[in-house]
Parts: sequence; structure tokens; C-alpha cells
Amino acid sequence: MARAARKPRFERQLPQVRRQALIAATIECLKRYGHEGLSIRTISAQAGVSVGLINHHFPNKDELVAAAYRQFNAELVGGMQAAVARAADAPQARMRAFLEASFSPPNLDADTLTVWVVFWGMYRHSRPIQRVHRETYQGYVQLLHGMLAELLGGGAAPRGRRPRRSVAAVDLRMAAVGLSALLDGLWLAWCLEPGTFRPAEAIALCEAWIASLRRRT
Amino acid sequence: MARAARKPRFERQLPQVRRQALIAATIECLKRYGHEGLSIRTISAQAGVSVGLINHHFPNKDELVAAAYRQFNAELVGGMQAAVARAADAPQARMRAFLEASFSPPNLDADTLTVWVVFWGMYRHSRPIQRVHRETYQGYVQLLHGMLAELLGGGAAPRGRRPRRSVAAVDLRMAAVGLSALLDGLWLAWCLEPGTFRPAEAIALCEAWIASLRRRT
DNA sequence: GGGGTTATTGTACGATCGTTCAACAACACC
DNA sequence: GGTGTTGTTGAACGATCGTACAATAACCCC
Repeated sequence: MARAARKPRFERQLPQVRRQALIAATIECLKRYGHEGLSIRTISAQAGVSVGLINHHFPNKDELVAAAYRQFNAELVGGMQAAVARAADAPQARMRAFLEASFSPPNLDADTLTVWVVFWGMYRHSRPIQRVHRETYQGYVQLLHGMLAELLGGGAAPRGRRPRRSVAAVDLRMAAVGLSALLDGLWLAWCLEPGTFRPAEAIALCEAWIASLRRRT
Repeated sequence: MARAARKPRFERQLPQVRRQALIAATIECLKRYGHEGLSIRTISAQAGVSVGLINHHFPNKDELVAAAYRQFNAELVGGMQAAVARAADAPQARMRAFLEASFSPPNLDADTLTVWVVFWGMYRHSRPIQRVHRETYQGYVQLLHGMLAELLGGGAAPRGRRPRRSVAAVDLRMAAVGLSALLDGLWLAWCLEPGTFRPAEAIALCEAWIASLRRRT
């Protein structure tokens, strides 16, 4: 045959690039097929590689899944933090941006719930999943806690000064628990049955909750 | 051998009884092993029967799982309704009983969450699961909605008279959405990390939410 | 106590799972 | 252009999955 440029059967990639592609394929499979999508063959097909390649870049399947969990969490929490950082430098505006990010894609999405549910199902029995959860969830809690402190503490100093009264610490803790629960519950309900209410209504509920908290302070 | 009473190798059961035992074994396996416990062999071992028996009483695995989901839901919702029915015939007392049942076993239990998560994971792709969900969840929503109507409507007649103002209907709908979300979120948070707050604190948060609703009416 | 009904058993089968590994080939380098 | 490194392939393995089915035996009935 003449020197027709033969197309290579595959392309070599840097390990870092390939690992990233495999992680992305894993998340995509989870979104599409849920728990059923978590098979080596499904993921490798999605990534367009052979079955053997996964075990060349990851010691086993659990490590790939844990890496996907880390990335998935980091993206969502990072998006939240970025939205808050973009907002005006006022407690109300920051909280507003946080709520709007909470009730917009990619957070408010049935696919996102599908992925979450799979990871939740592994939480109790998988050590790597537990470890990654603690790593990333902490950032989310601190973000929420900090914004509530700004809003409710009044004098809560931006340089980490202690709150005026120790009583406020207890209230703040339960305020964060409550707002977090309300957020998660609304998010869950919307993802399961999007027709029940509109995202704006969910935001309004959260702001009403916060307002009733401020009234009590 | 003398006529030592030979122990039968197995006991025949009425189909109804055996089906019930298999359903109970399925739920038990889900509590212990989560998604991994959903295998014919695990379930049959838990029930103390052979692998073939399941397909004699159920056409396939999905039908067994759907039956388990129906029973699991019916027990929890039934427990709620019973708790409310046992309470004094006053709106506050009924709501109080409802909240206490929500934040006590068997509802408030990490095992219960484990089972729920598995069923949630099937929700999107399994028709039987969707059907059972609608059947049972409806009872829960109506219970919650009815109690809120009693508490907030004031004049909401026990004989189904229409509320005074049509505005109240919209508020009532979102009030139910909000309380339901708060309940689910608190329940979820406690099951995932029981050390964060006490059940009584969760009840207090819900009652504070309801109180702020009443104040607005 | 013998016979009939059918709940129950346990093996077998094909499919799919995660993982291994020897062979291959793409690409950088000299 | 030859050579070395190593990212990549794809067949193969043992385990486990859900299901099918013929054989077995428990229990009711007369």
C-alpha cells in the first residue's frame, strides 16, 4: 500500500490526562445509569478505551470510584464557594448567591441526585468513600457556618474574633444544622419530583427561615 | 434404625407465610449489607431456604424487591399514622406525636437510611419501584398536609369545608413542602452523623419552624 | 397407610463481574 | 531509522450473578 497515512489504533496519553478522562467517564456513567453504570466495561466503553487500561492507572475499581467521588464533590463545593466569592461583599448578598447556586444546575439536577445516591450507598461500607466525604464536606459546612455567623452574629468579626456571647455559639450551631437540613431536604424533594415547586420558591422558603432566625436574635 | 422421630429436612409453609418470610429476609439483608445484600443467594441464606425457592414464590427478583419496598414503606408510614392516631385529639398534640415518631426508631435509624438509599437508587430506572413509591408516599404527604391544615388553617373545617381565603391554599402548600424538607433533611443528617445533634433538638427546630408559620398567619 | 399435590431442594447454565498478564505499538529520543 | 520506554490492548480466569428445571419429600386427605 502506498504511504497513505495509517491512522494509529490508539493514542497514548499522559497518565494524568488519562486518569482524568477515566474519572470523567465514571461520573458520566453514574449520571446515566446509576449504580448499574459502575462496571469496568461500561466505564471503559464510555471512555473509549479497553477494559485493561483502568487497572493500569488505578490499582482497583474502588480507587477509581473514590477519585470520581472526590472530583464530583470538589466541583460542586467549588462552584458554591465561587458563587459566594463572586457576590457583593455583604452578608445578605453572599447568602443570596449561595442559595441561588444551591437551587440551580449543576446542583439542582436529577442526574446529580442519581450520582449522590450511589455514593451514599457506599458510604457505610467503603473506607475510601468515608475519607473523601470528610475531606470535602467540611468545606461546605464551613462555608455555610461562616455565612450564618456573618448574618446572625452581628458583631462576628471578619478576623475571627470570638462572638460576644457564648450562648450564640449554641444557637449558631443549630441554626446551621437547620438551614443545612432545609436546603438538603428541598433539594432532594425537587430532584425527586421537580413539578412540586419552583426553585425560586425554595429560595424564598430558605430566606424566610433565615429571617425568622434573625428576628429571634 | 429404630423409629427415632426423624427430623424433616424442611418444613412446608403456606405460600402467604413463605412470601412474607422472604420479604422480611430481603429487608434484613438490605439493612445489614445495603446494595450488596440484594442477591438471591444472600437473601435465601438469610431466610434459611434454598436458592430455588425465591423463583417459586416470586416471578423474578425485581418483584421480590418491589414487595419488600411496599412492606418497608407501609410499616414506616403506618407507624406514623398510628402514632398520630394515638395522640390526644388536638392539633398541637397530633403534630407533636408526629414529630416524636419521626425522630425515634425505627424511623430514625442508620439501617433505615441504608435501606432507603438502595430503593432511591432504583427509583429512576425501575417501574415497580416508582409505582409502589406513589402508592405509599401519598399517605405520608396527606398526613402531613392534614395536620398542617389543622394547625394553620384555624377555621379549616374537619368536614372538608373550604378554607376561608384562597391565599391560604398556596401558603399551605409551601408550608407542607418546607416542613417536609426540614424533616427529611434533619432525618438524613442525623442518620449520616448521629453525633451532630440530639433528636430532641431536631424536634425543637421543627416546632420553631411551625411556630414561625403560625405567627405569619 | 397409600396416593396426590406442590412446596422445596440443589444442580446446572449462560451472562457478567473485577482482575491479571503477555503481547503489542505509539511516541520520544539519539 | 533503530531503540527503549511504557501506555494500551484484548483474551483469559475464577467468582458470582439471576434463573430454569427435574428430582425430592413433606404434608393433607381419604
